[in-house]
Amino acid sequence: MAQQKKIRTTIKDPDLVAQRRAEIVDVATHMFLEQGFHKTSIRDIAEACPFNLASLYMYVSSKEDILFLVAQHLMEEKARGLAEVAPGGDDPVEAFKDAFSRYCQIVHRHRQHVKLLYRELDVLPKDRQQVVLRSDAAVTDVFEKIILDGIRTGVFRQLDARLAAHSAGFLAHMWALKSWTLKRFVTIDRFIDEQTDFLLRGLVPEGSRW
Amino acid sequence: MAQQKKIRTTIKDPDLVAQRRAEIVDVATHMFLEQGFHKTSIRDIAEACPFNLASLYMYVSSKEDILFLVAQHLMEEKARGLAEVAPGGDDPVEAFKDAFSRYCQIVHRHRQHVKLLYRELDVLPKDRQQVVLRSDAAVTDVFEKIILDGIRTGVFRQLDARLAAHSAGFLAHMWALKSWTLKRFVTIDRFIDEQTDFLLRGLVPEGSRW
Amino acid sequence: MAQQKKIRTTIKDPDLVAQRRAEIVDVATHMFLEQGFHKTSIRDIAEACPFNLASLYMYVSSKEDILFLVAQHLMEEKARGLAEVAPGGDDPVEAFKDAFSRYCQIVHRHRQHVKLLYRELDVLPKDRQQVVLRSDAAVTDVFEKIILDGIRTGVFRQLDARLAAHSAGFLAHMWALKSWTLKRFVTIDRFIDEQTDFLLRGLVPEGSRW
Amino acid sequence: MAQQKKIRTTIKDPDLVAQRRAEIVDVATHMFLEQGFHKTSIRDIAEACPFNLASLYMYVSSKEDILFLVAQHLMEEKARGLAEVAPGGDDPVEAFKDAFSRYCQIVHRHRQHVKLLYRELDVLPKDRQQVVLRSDAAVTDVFEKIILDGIRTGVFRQLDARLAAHSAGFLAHMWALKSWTLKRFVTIDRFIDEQTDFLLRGLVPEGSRW
DNA sequence: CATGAATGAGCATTCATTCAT
DNA sequence: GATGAATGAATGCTCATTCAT
Repeated sequence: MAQQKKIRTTIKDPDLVAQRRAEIVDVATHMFLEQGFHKTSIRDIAEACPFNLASLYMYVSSKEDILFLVAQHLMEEKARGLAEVAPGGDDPVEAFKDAFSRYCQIVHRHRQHVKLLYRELDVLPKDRQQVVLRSDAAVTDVFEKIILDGIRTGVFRQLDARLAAHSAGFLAHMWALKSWTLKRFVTIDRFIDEQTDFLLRGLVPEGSRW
Repeated sequence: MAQQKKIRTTIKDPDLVAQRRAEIVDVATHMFLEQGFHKTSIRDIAEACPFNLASLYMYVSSKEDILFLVAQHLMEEKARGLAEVAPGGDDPVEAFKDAFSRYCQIVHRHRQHVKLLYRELDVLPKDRQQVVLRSDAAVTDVFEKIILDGIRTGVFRQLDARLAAHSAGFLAHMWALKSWTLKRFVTIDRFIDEQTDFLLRGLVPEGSRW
Repeated sequence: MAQQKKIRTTIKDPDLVAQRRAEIVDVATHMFLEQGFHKTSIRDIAEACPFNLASLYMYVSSKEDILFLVAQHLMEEKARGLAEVAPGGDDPVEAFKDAFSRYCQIVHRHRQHVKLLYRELDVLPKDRQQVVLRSDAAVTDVFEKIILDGIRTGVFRQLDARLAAHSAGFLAHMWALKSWTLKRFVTIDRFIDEQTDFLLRGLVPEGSRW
Repeated sequence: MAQQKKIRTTIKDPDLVAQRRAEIVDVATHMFLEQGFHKTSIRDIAEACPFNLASLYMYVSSKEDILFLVAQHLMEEKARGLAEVAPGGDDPVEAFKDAFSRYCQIVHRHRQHVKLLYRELDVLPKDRQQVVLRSDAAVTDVFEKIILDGIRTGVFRQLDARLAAHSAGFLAHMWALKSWTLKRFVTIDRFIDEQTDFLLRGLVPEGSRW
């Protein structure tokens, strides 16, 4: 998308750029996850790539660029995943269930990326942080819209939709940030079921059933 | 507690050690938060302290020690804060309300420390990570006990108490990790009220009121 | 030889490596001799080289490596010098004279290296010390073989060939270790003549002439 | 002796000075031998002493002073040992035998000190090196006198007495510098016997017997 | 006379980045 | 477009030495 443009390159062939950057992202993600951004030297990354350190600098212009590239990759995956969500039929309960579980699945599939970004986001300059955060906000917006819809139709109770949306998104992230301990007693599927149930009970008015 | 002993010192006066370390923790916390652990040099920290770089090394024996000192500080504050929680009267609902809101307050007061530890925990060696994580687990345990109590007395519905306890703890952390955006539309007090309400709705059986 | 391999390099051109290392050895030898290994900082060495401190680290991976490089240089020179010694004709007396004087010449030419290694060998880790010491033992072995040969043929008297060989080697080293005082009253040539004479008198049976 | 004066102290009581310095020398010698002068920190030394680091500086004024103190200790021991040597009767052969074997015994007893000084002498400033070297020269002088005596009386052949004296002294040192390998195949007693024999054969005219 | 605390100067090493070829 | 070599600027840490009490 637009962001891709933001990273400067001296290379003319855009396909080559895309290919090389994909290699870089792949290698970097693994290394950043294993040892963290700072302990990973740009030399380490280059050595694991099929090209040279100086060549690497032809496709990125700084180490920080690489982290942003990784972030972009995650954002694209998320966007793709959420786009597939049916824009939510007319039933807010079903729409919420669907969006939440789908988002949990995405988080699960990319739990390492998610964790990485929580840890290293601050390394990016403010404007790039914004890009990532906005992408995150997009998800919250999806939840918020569904909740507002539910409130309007009386299926959900009167509550702070924005806060509830944030809570939902954050609880999905919990699987990424705490999976090391959670997976000792729940599977991802049970996690999704339990949390969906829990969240919906918080959303509906007392006495109602969904 | 016992951990304090773990950090070596060449200084004999324990009061002086405590005082200097408090200064170090204070300075370091701010710098780590602003620029992250790795971008903060030990020189930077020393320059913001009323003593010399070499002197700093009389109170800590490595940069990593400083991070652990910050972690210890948070753990102690948390422990102190939670100890004050009445061991939960016989009413699980009140006990939960009390524990959760109190924990949120602690998180709020130390939101920067909390955020810092989420970001930089991996810098610590495995055994020190364990110490921090165990301290975190202690909080979850408090929640779990209350929930189990509620389930036993029929005030709460049958659910995975462990997962619910983790969710509660994690939602409290949300205030620390997302406060930059949350505080734009909720105060800490409303946050606590809303989340308490939300969580309790998830805990009680349908149709019940608390 | 094989040892050369032991020192890691990021540089691919082996000729360049050899050339730069030669420069390093040259500079380092002088500085180590003047101020000792420990008082010589790696910065000092780099400043006397036609390249940068960071560049230096592309050819060596530690300060200790430099000392080992110096040691290797001496070992190679010694090996080259001794290889030229005719494997000793059938006359043990001539063979000894030849080997001893040739070795003295080598020691003389590299007296600074020899002295340096006596002083700083302990800096090297045990395994590298072994390499150097074994190289030294090779010389002693040459002397021992000649002496044993002499004893067998009756040209030399019955004596502890091993000890005598050590004495010969050590007396050659004397020129390196004590040259500051010896050269005030003997030249290297007279030193060799006198010591050869002295040693041979100790080797032959009483009454014999060589 | 006079040198003792050379090391400044702020302490008035000379006995205390002597006692403390003896402790320092004792501790330092062991540490210098085990890890070398440079790897031994003055803090290490102080910690092994029954007094404080700052106190240590009341008896010595620099780390180098300590090394000189160790050197002085060895010089005194040597002087004491050699003084006991009968000033050599009228028989040069016996005198030489006696002096050489006695010196070897001293070297043997203090082989570690001897080795230490060979390694670390350069650390001392030139004038202090001179003091140590002169003390060494004193031994050579003893040998030289005996040899000159032998030449004059015709017991020894015409040779460079100074060089021979140096060789004798140096061969004694060999036991200290190479004992790690020598002791694998000779005892100190056999070493002395063999070397005495060897040296005397070099000293006497051909055909003579002693 | 003793000592606890402090510090200035330095040291080996690393790393993101650039440039000549 | 690719790459080998080079480097400026830091960084974490140590240590001999001093001084106030």
